Amino acid sequence: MPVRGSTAVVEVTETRILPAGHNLLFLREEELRLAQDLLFFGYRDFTAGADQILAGLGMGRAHHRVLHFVGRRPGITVGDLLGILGITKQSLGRVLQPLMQDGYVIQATGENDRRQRLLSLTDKGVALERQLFDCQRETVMRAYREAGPAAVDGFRRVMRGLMGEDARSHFARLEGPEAGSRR
Amino acid sequence: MPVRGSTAVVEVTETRILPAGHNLLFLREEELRLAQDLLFFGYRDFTAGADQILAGLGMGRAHHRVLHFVGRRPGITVGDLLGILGITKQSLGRVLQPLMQDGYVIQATGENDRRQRLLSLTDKGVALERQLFDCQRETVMRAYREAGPAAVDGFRRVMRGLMGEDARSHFARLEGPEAGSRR
DNA sequence: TGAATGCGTCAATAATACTGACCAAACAAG
DNA sequence: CTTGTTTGGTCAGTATTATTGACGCATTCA
Repeated sequence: MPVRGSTAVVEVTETRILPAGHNLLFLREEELRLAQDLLFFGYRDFTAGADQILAGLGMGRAHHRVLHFVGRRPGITVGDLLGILGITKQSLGRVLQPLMQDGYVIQATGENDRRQRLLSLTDKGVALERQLFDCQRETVMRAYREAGPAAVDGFRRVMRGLMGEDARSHFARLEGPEAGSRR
Repeated sequence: MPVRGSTAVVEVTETRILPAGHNLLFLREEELRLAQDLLFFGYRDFTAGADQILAGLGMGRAHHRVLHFVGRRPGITVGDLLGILGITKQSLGRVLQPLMQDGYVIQATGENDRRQRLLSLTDKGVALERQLFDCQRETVMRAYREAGPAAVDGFRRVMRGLMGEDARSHFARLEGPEAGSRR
């Protein structure tokens, strides 16, 4: 299975039966183990810097995620945020309430539907999110620079492919222009 | 603000001052936010399937990581495993001990240094690790297939670039041929 | 022999998540 | 207007993963 490297001996018959491009169906064991290692180490170090800053403020990764996604879609409803994060109302409450009490996030009653609570970052929240953002930018910037533009494109394709249906639709709404972030 | 696509007007001066390839130094904000989203959603869904199986066995992601890295380097010492996982002895003990009691992992006293405990998977451990492995293979296989071989290479480069020094050396030792994984 | 190393364990704590239940405000439809 | 649903908040209890600090034991090494 000629995916990489040189030792492409096994399962040649399978490769012949299937149309070109489907040889990746028989993803070799070592290649997946490589992917597992990459994702474990890479993700951990991607978040490491921000985690340290957060720890100093008595917060954790969950707080960062809220700051990130609220900053990404100002005026997002609590329900939409729950959908993106994929956690329960109670779990969100545990991080959202301190964030509001400490003045990082504010609520506004929805205009169309006054049941809704539209979440936004305060100036203080924007500042903290930016600090965390800058920290991660260093890491990602270095990786992008070392890997090159073509690799960046490939990285994006693969990461997107790892997502399930739900995540893809959330993702599309975040990246898409219709998101309402810039009206 | 030229974030993506065609309108690349701003910051041309910067790009000219620096050698080619360094324009990525000025990683635009939207590009990093995209990377943050990709890593969050992608990593979560990558682990989702295995997490479900583990939950049925009363285990968590930490148990999977032990099974993975012990399977990757049979005979690994407790200290080396701690270094790879980047956790404390106590945290490891909390997951390693159940894994041994339930017969997934066994210890052997080191031959050179009898203080060391060399960890290996039992047949039962190998079977469970494989089940989790197969589950993740589905996810990664699909992503690789959708993205194509070139993208896979780029993905690997970027993920490796996200790692810090420590992770890179652990990673190199895992992927390297000297690892002793096949003896 | 004494110091350092490798490993295990006790105790206390924190962060993130879960389930189940219940309540209030607001909307929507009869 | 009453009923039913949706949106959001909250209380109580629990589980997993992680932390720090301390102590003990066996082994190795100088």
